[in-house]
Amino acid sequence: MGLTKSEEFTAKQNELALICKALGHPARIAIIEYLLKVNSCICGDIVDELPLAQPTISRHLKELKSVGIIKGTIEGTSVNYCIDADKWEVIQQKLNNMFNTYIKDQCC
Amino acid sequence: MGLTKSEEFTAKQNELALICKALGHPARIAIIEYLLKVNSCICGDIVDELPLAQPTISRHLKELKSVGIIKGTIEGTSVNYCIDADKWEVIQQKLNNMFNTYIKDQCC
DNA sequence: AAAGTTAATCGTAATATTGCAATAAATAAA
DNA sequence: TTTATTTATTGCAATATTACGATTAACTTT
Repeated sequence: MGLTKSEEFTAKQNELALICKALGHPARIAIIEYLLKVNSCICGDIVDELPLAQPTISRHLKELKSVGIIKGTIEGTSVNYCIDADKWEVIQQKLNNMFNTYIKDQCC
Repeated sequence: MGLTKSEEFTAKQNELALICKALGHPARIAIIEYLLKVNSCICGDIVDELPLAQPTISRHLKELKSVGIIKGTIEGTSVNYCIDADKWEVIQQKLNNMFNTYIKDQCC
């Protein structure tokens, strides 16, 4: 099928999964790492930085934007992409929420 | 193509992406949440717990296992699945490593 | 040994994702 | 207005993912 049965899971489960999915590609990790490094950026820079064609990068940026991790503001002919500070914090909290739930040494 | 150009990215980028990808499905988030809740588990329980068929869950378990997040030990006819404590910690560190790199209010 | 239980694998169908060339859109510069 | 420049979108083609029924594999129990 290839079709995820999202409706069978909770909104929270779906949201976390979508965030992780967005992070689930090396190009998108590379984009984020680059944005973290330069802390503000123009798309063209990313195209020069990554070993992928411009349309492909544009797609990856769109995907990151769709879950809110990054945001882009138009600046003349170019677009200023950067991490969304608020969302970034929320995501980290959500992840740590899950990771901190684990109680070690209960079994195996 | 549908084929990720993994070879163009660093091992670390690929590894983090694979981990996130494994977490990038609501069923797999649900499985992990269930394992966190019961802190030790038999596969059959998960099949009862989730709204998916047994082969589908088996596949999701396999995927989580392939990146090391969970491990399964055979116990008679059933398999005891649980979170891999060491890997769990490593993953959390890797993620926090990335998230803590962000310096707020540098731009936009 | 035969029957039951549990989980993995196979086969198949449908949808999603990745990637790029070509093109379009939007602004800036000449 | 024409020409660049920059990013988005479209249109493929190829591979990946998701899901499930049917089957298999590996034990247990009878």
